[in-house]
Amino acid sequence: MRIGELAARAGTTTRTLRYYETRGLLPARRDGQGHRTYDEGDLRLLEQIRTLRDFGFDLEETRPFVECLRAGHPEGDACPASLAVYRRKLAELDALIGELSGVRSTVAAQLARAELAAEASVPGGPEPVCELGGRTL
Amino acid sequence: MRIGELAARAGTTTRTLRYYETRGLLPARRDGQGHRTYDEGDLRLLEQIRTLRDFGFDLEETRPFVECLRAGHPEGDACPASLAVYRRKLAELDALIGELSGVRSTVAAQLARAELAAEASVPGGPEPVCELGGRTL
DNA sequence: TCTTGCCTTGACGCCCGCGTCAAGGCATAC
DNA sequence: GTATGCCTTGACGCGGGCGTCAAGGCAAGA
Repeated sequence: MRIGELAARAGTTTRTLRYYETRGLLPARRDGQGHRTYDEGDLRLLEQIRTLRDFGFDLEETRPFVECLRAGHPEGDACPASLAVYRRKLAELDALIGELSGVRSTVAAQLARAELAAEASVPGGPEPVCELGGRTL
Repeated sequence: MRIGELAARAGTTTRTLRYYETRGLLPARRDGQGHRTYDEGDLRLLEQIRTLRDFGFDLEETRPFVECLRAGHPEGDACPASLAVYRRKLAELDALIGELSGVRSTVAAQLARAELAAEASVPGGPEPVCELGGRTL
């Protein structure tokens, strides 16, 4: 099949496929007209790439999976290099999620504080919140 | 004070300050030599920007806080527009953390599956894992 | 023959927050 | 005089993964 069909079947664009080729990730054969030619195996490789990209993997991080498939393994993650990428990614995700969670709680605390301060200074009705035994009860 | 001193005191660079000025975020007065001049209030504004940037806020998202301070409020988040940014950011963070957590568990599952498959096909010693009542016991 | 449709390579654009280099001005210190 | 150090504006670079023209080729269908 040619580039347009492969792109359509994988739900991506011809531009993307040409880009992958420049990166050496998905080289293509050429037919008599100089057009790129792909087979079902290439579709499989491309699907592997897209799946990992959807997970947020960098393009370079998909390379071990692609090479693993190209080496004849039925799964792209059947090789040690792929497992290593999985593990690095897990560590990255854990670090990132932890960091974001910290920011989240900090921002939440700031918001709560600012809301309290705003409420206390509103001219309309300060209406101080019940402070567990405060005189507003 | 001039740009170099302000940058140093805020732990950033002169390039950054000039960039903020082009964005209209931190305009500067000029002295006789055409040099930018800042005061302590500008340092306060800059610190507000940097703090929010460290939390992952886009530069534009810091604008309401800066304008709030410039309007005379003692805190940058004493204005409704700032609170709105806080809330949007919280929602963004929740969405992102949720998404990343989903990816994390998916990747973890893939890793576990791939490790099992690898273990089962290792020529050295398959040594199948106990499957809770499996015949390997 | 002409149009349509697919393909080719090349190259610039985008986003965002700056880093970095270039070329020059002004002031203080020696 | 000149070296040093701070400042100025202008402009290109970067990273990642493509989007989006531009200009042209080749083949099949009306």
